[in-house]
Amino acid sequence: MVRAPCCEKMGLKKGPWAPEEDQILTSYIQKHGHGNWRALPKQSGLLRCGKSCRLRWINYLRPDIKRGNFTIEEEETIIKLHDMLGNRWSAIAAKLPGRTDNEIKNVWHTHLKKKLLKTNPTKPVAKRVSKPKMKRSDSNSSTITQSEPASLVNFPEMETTSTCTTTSSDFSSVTVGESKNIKSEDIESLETMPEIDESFWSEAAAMDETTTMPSKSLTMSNEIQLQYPFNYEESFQHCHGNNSNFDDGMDFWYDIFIRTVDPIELPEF
DNA sequence: AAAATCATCAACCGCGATCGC
DNA sequence: TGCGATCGCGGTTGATGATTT
Repeated sequence: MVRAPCCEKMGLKKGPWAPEEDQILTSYIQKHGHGNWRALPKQSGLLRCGKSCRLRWINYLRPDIKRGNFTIEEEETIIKLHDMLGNRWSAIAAKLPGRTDNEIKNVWHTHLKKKLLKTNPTKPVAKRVSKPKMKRSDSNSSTITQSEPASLVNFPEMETTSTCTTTSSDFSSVTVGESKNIKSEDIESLETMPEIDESFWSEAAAMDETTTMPSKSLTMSNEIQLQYPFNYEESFQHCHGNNSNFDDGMDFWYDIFIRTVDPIELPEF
C-alpha cells in the first residue's frame, strides 16, 4: 500500500503555529467538533494537514490542558508508571489529567531520566516493557499471536532465576477467558495492575527457589501470576523449541502476565 | 561581547492499528 | 474479505533560549 506523504502537497504550512491559526482551529472545533481530521483543514480554511491540526489541538489547544511545571507528585507518578509500563506515554498520560503524552515524554527525557540516574545510578532507567503486538487478523480468535519479539528488555535479575518445571509440549494455544485476546484496555487498567518494583523482582527471585510451574491447567489470577517468576527464556524454549530466545520468552510471559482484569485459563500441558 | 554548547519542547515523521466502504 | 483511508502512538528533529567558555 502506498501512503501519500503527509503535508507534501504544495501550499500546506509546516512549523510553528501562528496565533491566528490557533484561533481558527479552536473556534472551528468548538463549533463543529473535529470529526474527520483529514477533512478539517479544508473545512476550516487552514493551510495545514489534518495530522498537524490534530497534534496542535491535542497537545496545546485543548481546553483541559494543564499548563505549567509538573508537580513533584506528577513527576513521581510518571516515574512509577514508567517503571511499570516503559515508554508507553499515552498510557501514562491517561493517568495524568491535563497532561499530554508529548509533554510527559519531553519531561521524561529532559528531567526525570537524569533525576533517576542521579538518585540511583545503578538502576536501569530505560527499562522498557514492550506492549505485545497483536495481529488484527487474530482479534477474534482465542489464541495469542505473537508478531514480534520485544525489542528491548532490561531485567538482568530475571536471567538468573532458576528454571521452572513444565511438562508441556504444546503451548501455542492459550485460552483467555471471555476477552479472547489482549486488549489495550487490559493493559491500561492500572488500578488492578500490581506495582512491579525492584522489591517485587528480588522477592520473586527468592520465591523461585521453591516454586515450580504448575503442570496442569490452571486459572491464573493476578496473585498467581505474581507467584510464578518464571525463567522466561527456558520456559518459552520448552514450549516453542530451542531456537527461541530470551526476548521471545519475555514477550510470551508478558502476554500472560499482563492479563490482570479477568482470570485466564491456561491449557493442559 | 561573542561563540560554543547545552537544555527544552513544539512539531514532524513513519509505522502499525483500526475503521469503513 | 480485501483494501484504501484515517487515526494514534512513539521516536526523532530542529528552532530557540539559556548557560558556559
